[in-house]
This record gives sequence, structure tokens and C-alpha cells, in this order.
Amino acid sequence: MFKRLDPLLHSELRLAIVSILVNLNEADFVYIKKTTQATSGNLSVQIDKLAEAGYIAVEKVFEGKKPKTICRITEEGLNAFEEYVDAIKSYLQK
Amino acid sequence: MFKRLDPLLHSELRLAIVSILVNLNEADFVYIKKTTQATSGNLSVQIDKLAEAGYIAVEKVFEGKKPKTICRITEEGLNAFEEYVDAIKSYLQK
DNA sequence: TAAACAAGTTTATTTTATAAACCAAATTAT
DNA sequence: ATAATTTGGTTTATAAAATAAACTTGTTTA
Repeated sequence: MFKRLDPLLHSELRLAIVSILVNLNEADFVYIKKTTQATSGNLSVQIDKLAEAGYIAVEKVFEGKKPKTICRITEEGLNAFEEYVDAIKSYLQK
Repeated sequence: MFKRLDPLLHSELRLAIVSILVNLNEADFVYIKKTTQATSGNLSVQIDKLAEAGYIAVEKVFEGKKPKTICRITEEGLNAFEEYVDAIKSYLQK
């Protein structure tokens, strides 16, 4: 009846991050922060969790003198997202 | 871009409860428990939260000698559900 | 009549989400 | 030149949530 919801994706901010990355193939910290309206601290923590789970890959580079944190979705992350979308739909139908 | 997700509905079990009630117009504790596979304790707590928020109405009756907890969705709950469905869709599109 | 079961509730514990505080380097203002 | 502010974050602390474990009350069943 109801499919289980991956707890890593069933979180407003983490879902937003992954949603961005599924569509964009790469996005940096500043962009994600602006788009999600999250605080830096919260965003930092949630990016770490997604990275630790292998759902996203994080690359830290310098753009001129400024640090830049680039995030990309992984194959695993993409699969998890697709499963999540499928799962949550089982709750949304009337 | 991303709509906010009502925290009361953005919970696996509470969303399942509301999803059942949106479709069924009434369901009792035992039925909801069976359908969601939740533990009694968890279900009891989450039903209380939804009731306190005015999303569902709870009626306690006796069926013969057995207590029965009947739940129904309220107008407010239905609206909240519909908004939630709309909101989460903003995260699911590719 | 003792043990098991049904239908829940209450309490305790673990996890989460989130914000607040902090840090280092760079930029801007004085 | 140097003090103040901004940028791009990280770390730590706190509040809220989810969940399970323990308990309660009444009813069947052995």
C-alpha cells in the first residue's frame, strides 16, 4: 500500500538540494543556499549527510580567491531520488 | 521555486494516516494500524497530533465491549493535504 | 482463575532539524 | 594602514520529532 520513504530524502532541505542537483548536474553552495533559502549551517550539515550517504559528490575548489563548494548528484543519488518520487506518490493519490 | 512543506504532514506516518482518511471518510485505529504497519504507541501519538491540529476528528465509541477509535478527516485537514500535495510536487519534477 | 489478548496510552530514548556561534580569508571603508 | 564588514563556509548547542518500550484497562480463552 504505502511504500517506505527514504529518511535521507524525506527532509525538506535535503530533498530540495537533491531536486536541484537532479536538474542541474552541478550547483555550488552559494547557489543552493540562495535557491533554498536555507541558513549556511543547516545547508552545510545536510550537504555533508548527502555526501556521506553517497547521494552527492562534493568538490571544493577556489574560484580566484574565493572558496567554492561544488555539488553534483551521483548515480546512487539519482536512483534514490527516483525511488523516493515513486514512493511518495503512493501517499498522494486520492 | 520550492514551496514550504507543512511539517505536520511531512511525516511518514502522519501523511499515511491522512492519506487513508482522505480516501476513506472514516477509519478506525486498528485498521489504520494494520494498513500503515505502525506500532500502537507511534500511531496513538501521531493521531493525537493530527487531532490537536484540527486535521482529523477522533471519536471514541464502544463496539460491543471493545473500544473503538474512529478517525475522520476534517475540512481543514483536507485543505492541508491538498496544499501539501501541491507543495511537494515542486520538489519532484525533473 | 490464571494466562493471553485487544486496544490503546504514557513515558523514555534516540534521531533530526535547525539555529547560533564561530572561523579564516578577502574586501571595503576610514 | 588598519579597522570594520562581507563571504563562504564549519562546528557546536538546542529544540523538536519520531519511535519504541513499558504500562494500563478491560476481555477472552485455556
